[in-house]
Amino acid sequence: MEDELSRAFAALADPIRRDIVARLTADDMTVTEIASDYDVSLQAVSKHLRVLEAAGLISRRRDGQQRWAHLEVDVFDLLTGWIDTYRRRAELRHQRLDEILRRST
Amino acid sequence: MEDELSRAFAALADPIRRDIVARLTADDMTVTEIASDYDVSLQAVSKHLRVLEAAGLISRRRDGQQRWAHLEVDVFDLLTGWIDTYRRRAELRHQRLDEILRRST
DNA sequence: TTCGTACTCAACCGCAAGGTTGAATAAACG
DNA sequence: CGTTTATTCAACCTTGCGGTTGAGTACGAA
Repeated sequence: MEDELSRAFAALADPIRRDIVARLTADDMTVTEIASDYDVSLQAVSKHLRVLEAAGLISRRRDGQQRWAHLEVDVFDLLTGWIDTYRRRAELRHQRLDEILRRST
Repeated sequence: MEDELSRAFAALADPIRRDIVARLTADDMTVTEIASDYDVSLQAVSKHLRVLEAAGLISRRRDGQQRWAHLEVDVFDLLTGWIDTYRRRAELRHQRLDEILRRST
């Protein structure tokens, strides 16, 4: 788990972190706001946010006492980019297979 | 890590497993074939394949002594489905924000 | 039936992940 | 200033992951 792709996939493997990401699509939120939604400690949520930040999925801005989390959608492109590359490759292979089968009959 | 989505994200968080998936887009492969590509034991690769299977990313077929791994692309849709849902939601929010800003000037 | 090949099972190890609690820092407020 | 509020840091615990080695299973070939 070194590269950005691994960090992004790993970050989204946790249900709480996925849910945080989902909520951040509606609005930027503070740590306390986010933590109130879950049955874990504030510190645990703080850790989750650090993981999301390290994965590039969120950015953070300090405003007085509060730290606002903001969703960064660019990493989504990284993920779908990887997935689509190999999905396309798999589909191409099937198309070629189908063609061979069609020609051989 | 209980649901399919978590298992799929977690499965792809590992570079070796991502590489296995990538290679399986070209052709079905046996455990030994796959293992020859990496600097880990056959047993380690066997474990990786079990993880990929549990995530629904591959299926396996026994043929004599060999077990062939076959890529199952449907899980890709599950992942891109999740990602696109929230990307779209984030983009909608920004559009609304832009509109409000435009109207208020 | 014996032997080699392909693979899995089982036990173990080191380490990181996700959780906790308690203390520290930092800003707002009286 | 002292106190409350927001957040992080630090130490710790337990669990799971990715790796290993060694033994077991299952099939093919001789």
